[in-house]
Amino acid sequence: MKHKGKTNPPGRIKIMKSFSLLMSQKDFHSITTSEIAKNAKVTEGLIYKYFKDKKDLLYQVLNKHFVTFQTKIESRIAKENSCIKQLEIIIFSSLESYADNRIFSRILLLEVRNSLGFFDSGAYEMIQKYSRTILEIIKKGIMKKELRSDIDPLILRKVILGAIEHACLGEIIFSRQLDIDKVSTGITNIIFNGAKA
Amino acid sequence: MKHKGKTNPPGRIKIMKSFSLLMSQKDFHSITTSEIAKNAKVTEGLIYKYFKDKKDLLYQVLNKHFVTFQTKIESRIAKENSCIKQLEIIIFSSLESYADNRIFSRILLLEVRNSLGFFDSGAYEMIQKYSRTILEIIKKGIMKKELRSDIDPLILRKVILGAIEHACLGEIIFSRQLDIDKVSTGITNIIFNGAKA
DNA sequence: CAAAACAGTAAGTAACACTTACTCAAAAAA
DNA sequence: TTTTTTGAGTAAGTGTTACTTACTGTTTTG
Repeated sequence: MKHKGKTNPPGRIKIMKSFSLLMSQKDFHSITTSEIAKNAKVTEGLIYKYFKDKKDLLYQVLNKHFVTFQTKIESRIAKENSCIKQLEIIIFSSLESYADNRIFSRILLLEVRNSLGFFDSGAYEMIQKYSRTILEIIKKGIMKKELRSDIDPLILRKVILGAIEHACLGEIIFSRQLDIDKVSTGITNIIFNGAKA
Repeated sequence: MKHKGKTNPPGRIKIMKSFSLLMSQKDFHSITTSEIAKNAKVTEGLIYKYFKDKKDLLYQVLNKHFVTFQTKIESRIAKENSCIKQLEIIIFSSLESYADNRIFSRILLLEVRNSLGFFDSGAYEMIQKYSRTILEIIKKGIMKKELRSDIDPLILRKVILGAIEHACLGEIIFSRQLDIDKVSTGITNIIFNGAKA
């Protein structure tokens, strides 16, 4: 008998919590199903009642984190109407979110991208939404002549997203601290004003 | 009896070739040791004579690719003496290399970063070297007043590396084609001239 | 020419992700 | 009220996996 997802029983919640905790201590692959079950005080078989497999459990935990992030960002953007300011907010908020929530960041930047299954998950849909938001702001910025008309919106998005992700990568991998303000203004300075003298 | 790395016997070569081939077909985790051995026509145990574990095999294959990449880039840079041009060459060459060698790119961008062991490997030393080269060019560029003096060299490097990596990521994951010239000039245009109108 | 070192094999083993077949209790239907 | 269905949870597996151990022959070398 499989679970249809209509209820949210205690066992399911315990499994997700147990897994979240373990993810803060070690990487995905070194977490075992028996460990998850033992920690959650349920049997191993129950995991497979609520989750298709171990990866599905990962995606669902990630999705939960992502929903809160997305709503936070959207409410912040709404308060500004300059496109450049909105992009600055996105850069700052993303860096802040990565720095504040390292487990979630590690999952997103290092653990899920290598399996194609992720790109069919609900968590990936959230990323696409976030990514689309950025693209729309860029396009509006070009229309409003805040941004140069000869830049390719898709490439600008790549530069922004790449800069954000790479800025956090080292700090996440080696558990270093990140100076959000400095990095955030540094990135926006380069991207909007250019590095050339 | 363990292997000291002083010779390069046929079995070792066959294992690396078999693994490389499999990496072009599926992701690291779904490749099994028995599959590698069967494909290489050796026994499974032999893998562990030449490689510490499955991941060590991955790192060594990656390292081999990386050495050729690094020497290629360095010879190209030597021909230019404007710092901005040198950075443009690095951006272009990196994109080209990622596009031309997708197996290697997938390993680097998606498969190795999530295990700390990688950062002790020889392959990682090569990345550091490449990364240091970029930083030195930036610093020289600031000194020669080609680049603005108020930009942080470390952050500019992050933006450059992030842009390069993110530009390839989607195309590698979904096996799409990459227009190197367009993306390369697009990135340099934004980073050096700025996106602001 | 003996001894060490090397290339390679055969046969394991513990641990792992995942499955099957089952109980028990509560809610729905009769 | 009794019967049936459904959901939460368990117990005991299974095949496969990465990795190990103990062993052959074959070169190389002191």
